[in-house]
Amino acid sequence: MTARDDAEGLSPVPKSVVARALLILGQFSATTPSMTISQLSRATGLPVATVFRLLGELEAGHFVQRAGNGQFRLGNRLWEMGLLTPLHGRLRETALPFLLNLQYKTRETVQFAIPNGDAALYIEKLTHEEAVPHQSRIGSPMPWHGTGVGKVMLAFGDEATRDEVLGQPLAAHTPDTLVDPTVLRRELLAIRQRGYSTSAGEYVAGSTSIAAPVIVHGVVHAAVGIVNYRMDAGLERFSEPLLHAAQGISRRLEDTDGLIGQ
Amino acid sequence: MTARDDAEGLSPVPKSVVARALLILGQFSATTPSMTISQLSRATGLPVATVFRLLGELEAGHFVQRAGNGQFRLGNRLWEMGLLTPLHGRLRETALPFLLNLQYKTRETVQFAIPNGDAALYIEKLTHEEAVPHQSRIGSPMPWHGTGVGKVMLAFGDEATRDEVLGQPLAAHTPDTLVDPTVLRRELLAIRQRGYSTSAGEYVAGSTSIAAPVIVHGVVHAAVGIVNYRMDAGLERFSEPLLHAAQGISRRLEDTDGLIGQ
DNA sequence: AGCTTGCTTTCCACTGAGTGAAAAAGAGAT
DNA sequence: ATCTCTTTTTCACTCAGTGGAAAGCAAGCT
Repeated sequence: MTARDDAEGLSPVPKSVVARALLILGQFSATTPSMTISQLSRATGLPVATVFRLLGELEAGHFVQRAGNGQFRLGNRLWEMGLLTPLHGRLRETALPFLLNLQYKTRETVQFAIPNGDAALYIEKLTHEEAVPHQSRIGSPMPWHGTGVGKVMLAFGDEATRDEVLGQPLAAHTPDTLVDPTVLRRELLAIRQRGYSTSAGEYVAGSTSIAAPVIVHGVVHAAVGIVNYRMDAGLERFSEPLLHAAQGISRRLEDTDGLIGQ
Repeated sequence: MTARDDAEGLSPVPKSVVARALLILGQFSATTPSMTISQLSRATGLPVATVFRLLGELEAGHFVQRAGNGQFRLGNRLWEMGLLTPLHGRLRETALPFLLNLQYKTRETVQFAIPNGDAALYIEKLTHEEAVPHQSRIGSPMPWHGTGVGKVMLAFGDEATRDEVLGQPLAAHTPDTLVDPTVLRRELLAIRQRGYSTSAGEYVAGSTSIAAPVIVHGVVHAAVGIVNYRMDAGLERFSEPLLHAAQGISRRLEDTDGLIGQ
């Protein structure tokens, strides 16, 4: 009776070789960046021999690499390929100079995020201080409500997404998170009128932020935010350079147009 | 030394499914970021039906995505995974604050590169100016000799690499490239004594640079450089903050130690 | 309209690449 | 020394993956 399937009961071990290989790659995460063969075997539900063989092939292609001790980790080839991805390709590359300029003017932590399915995704974070509280990792998804960049993208985004998010129960990450749909809806309206969003301790206690949308041809493609961890109520004094940066990115994206990732 | 054995005539079409899938992914590049099924079929030598099927699986895993018109491009999943890679994980993340600080002080373009096999590889480039001559792309390899960061890593690197590079014929990218091994060797010695390298129009005509090494436990792990395209002979006035940044990164890497990628 | 060209997608009988249990070979622990 | 938990190799079986062929699409040309 080794029917120790996962919580759902459905054990979708893929039979396709490619899907299995991708499944193995998918096991690595920020919290577990390196794993042994048997760990991977257990995590995926695939036999050790199979994992062993597939890892060998992935290693040959530099998609994984051995990490000194018996562990494997994702290979540098993935990093190289990541640069050719729509996320990097245009958005980040176009935005970076503007973000730098903003960071230069404000000397605060500057964030850049995009709407990604059911969450806001941090693409870049610029901090000048060497000692940083690593609250938000690049590449990690954040809830729509609660973060400054999330709220502003929700506010300027399409009605369908807004309704969907507001229809679901809103998780309370701190006592100050806006969980009442009515209150949140009013907040979003205010943001749309003001042109930028603010938040104070709504996701991480003790952090304040302000964010503006990057709108290309009428649709939100990203958001620029400024954060700090001093509950600095005066962050709004940066609204002018913030909006300037966001609009600069918007204009530049419209100029260089072509097809935008997505 | 594995060079690109991707010649058109000799096509060692791999029989392993995984290798084929990785081969397909490998076709995408900075110059051809998106391709159609039949283009990929031709480039890889695989039958269209096979490419079609494999692309379907890769798409399901978000390793590729459709790009509006009938084209495919690399998927955002690759970008996410790239962040978990040793290249990003520690090096870039540790260096970024120092690079920002340097950029802030100098207001010039700041580069960050690592030694990668037979070339220097740009990991990051920070430019504050919105209009940038895109001379050096992040992720693209550059010759050891000729670039400031390359020379400084060569100068402080191990003797074996130095001898190997100096043993091969040195490509002349501009009239000012150092192609004579004796001259280059003397230059490297001078760099080692001075602690940083300078170059003027040795790779791209009209560009000047200055670079310092990031040395951890005696071995070169990266280099920080400042470049501009004004043939600004006075770039050396930034040597002090440059060395400061490079040493700051070194120290921080030694502190957080653990195993360094590679 | 038709004809042509070049692409994507579906179909399906065949078969060898991929499989995974089991055994062998290491690597620590106690 | 013997357990225990790893990684690696082996090998006979078989079903996942194959790819030629054909059907579907979409432009472009006459």
